[in-house]
Amino acid sequence: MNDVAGRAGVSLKTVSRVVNQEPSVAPELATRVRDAVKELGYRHNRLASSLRSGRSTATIGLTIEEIANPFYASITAVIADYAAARDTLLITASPEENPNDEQRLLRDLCSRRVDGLVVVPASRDHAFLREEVELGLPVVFLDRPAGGVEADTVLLDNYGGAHRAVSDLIARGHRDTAVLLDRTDVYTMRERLRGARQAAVEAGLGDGLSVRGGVRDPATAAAAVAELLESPRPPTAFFAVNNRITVGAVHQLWRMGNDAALSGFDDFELSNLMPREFKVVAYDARELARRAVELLFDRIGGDRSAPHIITLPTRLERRGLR
Amino acid sequence: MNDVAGRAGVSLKTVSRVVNQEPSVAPELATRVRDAVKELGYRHNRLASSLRSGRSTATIGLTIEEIANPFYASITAVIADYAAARDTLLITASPEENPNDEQRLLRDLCSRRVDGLVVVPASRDHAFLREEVELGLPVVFLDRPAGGVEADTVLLDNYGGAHRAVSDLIARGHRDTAVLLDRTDVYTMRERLRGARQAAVEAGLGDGLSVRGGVRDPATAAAAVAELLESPRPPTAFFAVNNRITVGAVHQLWRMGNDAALSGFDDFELSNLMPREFKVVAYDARELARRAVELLFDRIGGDRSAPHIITLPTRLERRGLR
DNA sequence: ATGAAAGCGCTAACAA
DNA sequence: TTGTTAGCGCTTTCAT
Repeated sequence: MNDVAGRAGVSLKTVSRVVNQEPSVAPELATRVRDAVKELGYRHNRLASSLRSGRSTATIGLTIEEIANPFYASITAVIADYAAARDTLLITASPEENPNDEQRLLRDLCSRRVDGLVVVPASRDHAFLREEVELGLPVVFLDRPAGGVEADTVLLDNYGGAHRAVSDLIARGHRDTAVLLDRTDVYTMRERLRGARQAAVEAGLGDGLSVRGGVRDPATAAAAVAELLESPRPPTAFFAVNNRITVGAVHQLWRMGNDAALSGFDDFELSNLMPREFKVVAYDARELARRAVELLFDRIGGDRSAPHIITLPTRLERRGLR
Repeated sequence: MNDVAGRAGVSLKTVSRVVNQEPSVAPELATRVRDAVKELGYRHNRLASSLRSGRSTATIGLTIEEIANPFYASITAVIADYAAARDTLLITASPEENPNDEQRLLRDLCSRRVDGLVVVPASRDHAFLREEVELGLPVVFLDRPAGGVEADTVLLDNYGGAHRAVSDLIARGHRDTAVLLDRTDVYTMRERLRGARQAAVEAGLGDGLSVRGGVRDPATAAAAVAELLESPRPPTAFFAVNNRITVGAVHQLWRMGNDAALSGFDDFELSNLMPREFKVVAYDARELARRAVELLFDRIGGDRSAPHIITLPTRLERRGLR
């Protein structure tokens, strides 16, 4: 800026004014400055600018799992769009379910002075964020609750969705339902299992619900379905706790020509083109993200009300070709 | 930092040393400093740090279309992972095919002093980036070529993939093929159309290839297929230029019980569970991103060799339930 | 091993 | 309307 000022024969402050498009600069000076900027290849430095001005960095941070997963990808897209509409850039980072990485990433984002954070918790302890939150950093937790901090949180009704899906299977006459479960160290999965169990217990069929754990992907889901169906007392219905498992189960049931009932948590693209009927616990993932990012920008805008805990509803819907 | 120094009874510089984990600090002083940091709630400011030190910001930028699209989502995931492994954060932004927004976003990223950029071009003119590139900013273009700048570029063999798909249809005896086309203002779509046309011309069937434009999504694709099949001289084969179109065509052909041949550019998740056979032009989207981000970090690491233009191959593969 | 002074690039506050 | 001065939070350089 100094060099530009020298070349244009003005003071450094005038260069600053021109660069920041402040109105009160004589057109002639402004032109000289702009010429000097071009000639010298001057590049404005926003980092220095926001350091001195104390104004916001116009940046928000997002920590999220598996960006390639369509659920998280659509969340990221909504947040990015919302931020862009407010001239704010989005820094995304994925701790990959690792609590240490999560803490490191969040600290890093704080040290870069983001205006706010959307966090899909990878751990159960976010006490290290409490001070930041108390110092006024807007933080919204998404999809999973935080541990050890009070802050805005937007969740799905995992419990209710699973409860409804299993109740529906029972109402359709199924007395033996197998739950196909991934990991239990993730909040959403625990809630879904809890909802399924409670539905069975309420129907007096606590023993009619078997749980098959360690179902990580479509292939293990297919294998689990095959094995269960070949057991002495095969289930007549399946409840899959996520869409990867649902896909594997659909495929295997179709291959075996088996007409067991199937319901699964999460809808997915092309679910209506799957080769057999099933049901899904559907919800609006984009709405989930929208609510979170709206809360965040409300906070950034100065909202100091008590933390909101929002739980979004789910719907049980038919899918597959009929 | 000043306050911390005062409280710990040391100089500001010693605080800096402790915060940056420099070894040459007496353990006792270091402890006093760390205590003061805690008591005062001191937060290190990386922006100020990189401003003064002139060291890198440990940030890269990515401009990309539609993060919710699985193709772009997997690219984003690969780049994020690669960056994370180098302690670098990723700023993502989506110009949404708008050249003005693209320019604004890229300028913004530059003003934040990112270490490098991965750009999926939204426009055909990137001359405004040339100066930055010449000044040494590492930039890699992904999926589409840049206009007006020489820089590393990683592309798919769009032409070859389409050529092969249509040649295959012709070899299977089809004399009337309809190309289902989206927009022609995007490079990849133009290349795919060019490849399809050339394949027909080479087979002496230039007239046998009809092009149906304006096919934006699965619904319009389905409508186009239905309309074409009901025309006086219906095509016996379809070539879809992207996977959204392929999905709509599969669905409509299945609904009509029509056995026309179908090939489409892009593979997609669950393509093997679609209710009829078709073929896809498949490729490794993750490899595409990997090559791009490797080039970028090579440049960031100091590589000054001439720009690389990489074109990745495609494969023609069968999909759908048989 | 520790500290004092200067300054990264910029803007706020004030003065002319 | 334009310029001067101070200083954002930090690290460099150099001295002790």
